[in-house]
Order: sequence, then C-alpha cells, then structure tokens
Amino acid sequence: MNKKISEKAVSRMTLYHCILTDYITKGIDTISSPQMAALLGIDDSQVRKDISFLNNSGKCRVGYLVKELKASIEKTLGFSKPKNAIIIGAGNLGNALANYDNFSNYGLNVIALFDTDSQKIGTTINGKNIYEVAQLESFIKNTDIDMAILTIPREYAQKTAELLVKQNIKYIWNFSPTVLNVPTDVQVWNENLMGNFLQFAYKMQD
Amino acid sequence: MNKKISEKAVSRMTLYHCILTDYITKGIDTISSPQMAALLGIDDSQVRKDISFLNNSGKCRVGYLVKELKASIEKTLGFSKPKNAIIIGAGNLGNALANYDNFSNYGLNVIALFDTDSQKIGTTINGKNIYEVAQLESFIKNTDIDMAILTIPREYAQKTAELLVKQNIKYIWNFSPTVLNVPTDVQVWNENLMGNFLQFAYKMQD
DNA sequence: ACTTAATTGTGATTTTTTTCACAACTTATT
DNA sequence: AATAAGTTGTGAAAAAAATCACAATTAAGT
Repeated sequence: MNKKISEKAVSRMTLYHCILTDYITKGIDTISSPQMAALLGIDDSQVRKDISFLNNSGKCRVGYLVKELKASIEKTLGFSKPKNAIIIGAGNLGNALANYDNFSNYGLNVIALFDTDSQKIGTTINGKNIYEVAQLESFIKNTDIDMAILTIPREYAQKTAELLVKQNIKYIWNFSPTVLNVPTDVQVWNENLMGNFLQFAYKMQD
Repeated sequence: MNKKISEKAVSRMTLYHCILTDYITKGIDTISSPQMAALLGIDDSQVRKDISFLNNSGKCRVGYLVKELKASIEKTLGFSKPKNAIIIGAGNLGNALANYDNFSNYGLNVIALFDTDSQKIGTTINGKNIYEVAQLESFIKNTDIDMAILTIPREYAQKTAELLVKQNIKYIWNFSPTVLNVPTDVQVWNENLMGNFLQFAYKMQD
C-alpha cells in the first residue's frame, strides 16, 4: 500500500483532481477512466494504473465516484494535513500568492510575508503582515512554520535560502530562477516560470 | 540530429540553463558534468547524455564552455525566436507576469492584457494596455500573437479558451487550475500552482 | 432471462529513461 | 618525458514507465 508513487504519476493525479473538481461543480457523480484519459490525451489504462495506488475502487460499467476519488487523491497527496508557510519577498509574485485565498482550501496557510523594503514593512497584504527579513529568526521561534515560499530576485535567493536553512526550515518552494545549494535534508521545489516557458517554447517549435 | 528531446530532458535543460546563468554572473568560464550533476543531485552521465542532444562538445579534463553551452540550450529550446503573447486576466497573477520584465530576455514579449473589469480597462500595467475581452477579435486581427497566457478564475477558463481557439490562437499557457478542453491542434501548457503545491506536499509526507 | 456493450483491474509486454562502465583524451604534475 | 587524475562521449545493461490485452464484472436494453 505505501509504495512510493512516481513524480509523474503524482503530477497526473493533480490533473485528475482538477477534472474531478470541475465535475463536482457540474453536479456529475461518476467518471470513467476513458473519460479522464480523453480530457488529458493519455491512455485509459494509465489512469487506472494511477488510481490503483489510491486504495480506491471503481465500479465496472459505471466508473468511479467523483467525490470519493477526489477525497482519495487529497488523502494520498497529503494536503489533508495543513501546512503553515511564510512568503519571502512581497513583490508582484509574492503579492499574487498572498492574495490567492484558494491555497487554504488545499491545506496551505500563508501566515505572513517578509521583505527588505522599508516602505512595505508594517503594511499588510490580504490581511497578512509584512515583516522585515531581519525579524525572521524571532518569528520562526514563536510560530510553527512548515515551509517558506521564495519570491525574491535571483541574486538574493541563495543567501536567503541559507538564512532559512539556519532557521531550520526544511521545505522551500522556490520561485526564483536559480538552483539553490542547500543541505540534502532540505527539500527544494523549483517553480521556475522562465524554465517552464522554455519547455513550452520547445513544444512550440514543431 | 533533430531527434525529439523528452520532456524530462527539456526540463533538466532549463535547470542547466539556470546554473549556467549563475556561473556567468560569477565570471566562471567552464563547467563539468559532475559539477552540474552535484548541484541537481543527479547522475553525471545523465547530464552528458542530455548535452549530447545539443550539438555541443566539451573538452576532456576541462568540461564545457559556460557561454557556449548556454547558447546551445537557448538555441535548442527555441527561445531565440521571439514570441508575442497577450495576458488574459489582469488580476494579481496577470499583474505579476506583466511586470516580469525578464520575460523579454527569454524571447517572450507581453504585448497587452485583457480583462472584463471596467475599472481596469483603459489603464496600463508596466506600460502595457489593458483592453476589454470583447476587443480580442479585432486586436488579434491587427497584431501577430503567438500565444495567450490565461490568468483568470477557473470558472471562466473554458469559455475564454474557446474564444481564443476561435481567434486561431494555437498556444495557451494556462494558469487556471482546470483542464481545458480544446481541439488537438491547440497546445495547452498547464501551470497549475495548486497542483504543483500538491506534488510538493506529497514529498513533504516522508 | 438473455444478450450486448462498457468498464475495471492487472499481469505481460514494449518502450523509454536512467545508470553503468570504460575507452579515449587532455591537462597538470613530477 | 612519463605519470596521474579528471573528463567527455557512448554503447551496453538495468530500471522505470507506459501500453497492451484480456478476464471478470456489471448495467441496460431486448
């Protein structure tokens, strides 16, 4: 049961999750693997293989129960256990993320932001305080923080990551277009928008 | 030579590209495959295999020329050919992307934004006009647009995608957390932030 | 009650990707 | 000049992922 699911399979599951959310909005109760596969342009047996990791069983000739399957994905991907996060960098992107209320529906609570711009420090975004980066240490001591979201320019990313590591942050969601050099027990998830555009640009060539 | 490069390999190349950009900033001229591999926590032969797709040769005992390798990646990933884009949705995320001047360094020119909020229409973000979505048709007729960036709420995404398809847009960079149903000749690149967080959350469990 | 069509679940096969292993080469050192 | 150490480039092997194929099942229609 607790077999590790490959990164690619997890990625597909997040897409199934999107589809299921849509189906709930539309008031549809069941969905079949060929239906999901068609929407994503993949093989239907692939969908079933992925679902076989979820401890969820479908019904022959009917498919899967939408709500049940959605709940299974949520449970397996682990967002039923809420996580507290801070955003480092209150620029445009940090702002956008702090305003994204939908995060909390997925178990991600943005607690506060940090910046170095004295104009911003002391103000709030979407009800969340902006603190000075220098206050990071005391803040983390008093609050249970699971992850840091890095939305600062490339040139400050590595130094800030080192600061976070020193504060014992183990998970960094990195939006800076740079590869962070951190100890092996710290996990970095790179959300490289530029890099992702390049991937898309490569597809656009053919 | 023009063999298709796998999506995973392309994804790694964007990370090599990050590393090379850093090295140029630091003024370092050469880099070896074991060095890159160590930064990414992957196998060094993997790096060399990937580079073998790039028509780029390294020097034994020295490694690769940083600038040359960077240029090869850029050429292969195709961003040397600039692309014009419009952003649909001038909310927080659209705002952040419109302000991201770095895009143009990668061959992505954001030409204009579109929204339905009459308060926003007529104003500008980072020098780019915000038009009404209804003006999309005439705008696209007069301007060469390669792709649309969708940064609107989930519930409007599908309808807007259909509108874009009707205007003959073939590439959609979709930031809405929904799977778009479009003809097979239209390519969608999903940038599902929520989904990506779920992937990270899955990693955080162990 | 019977037939048909649609679907799941999964073992077997094929394809793709990654890793291994090493010859060939190059630079630095002695 | 000889030796040692670090690299590339790549064919072969191993591992992982995707696809195929089909038995078992079920719902709906006749």
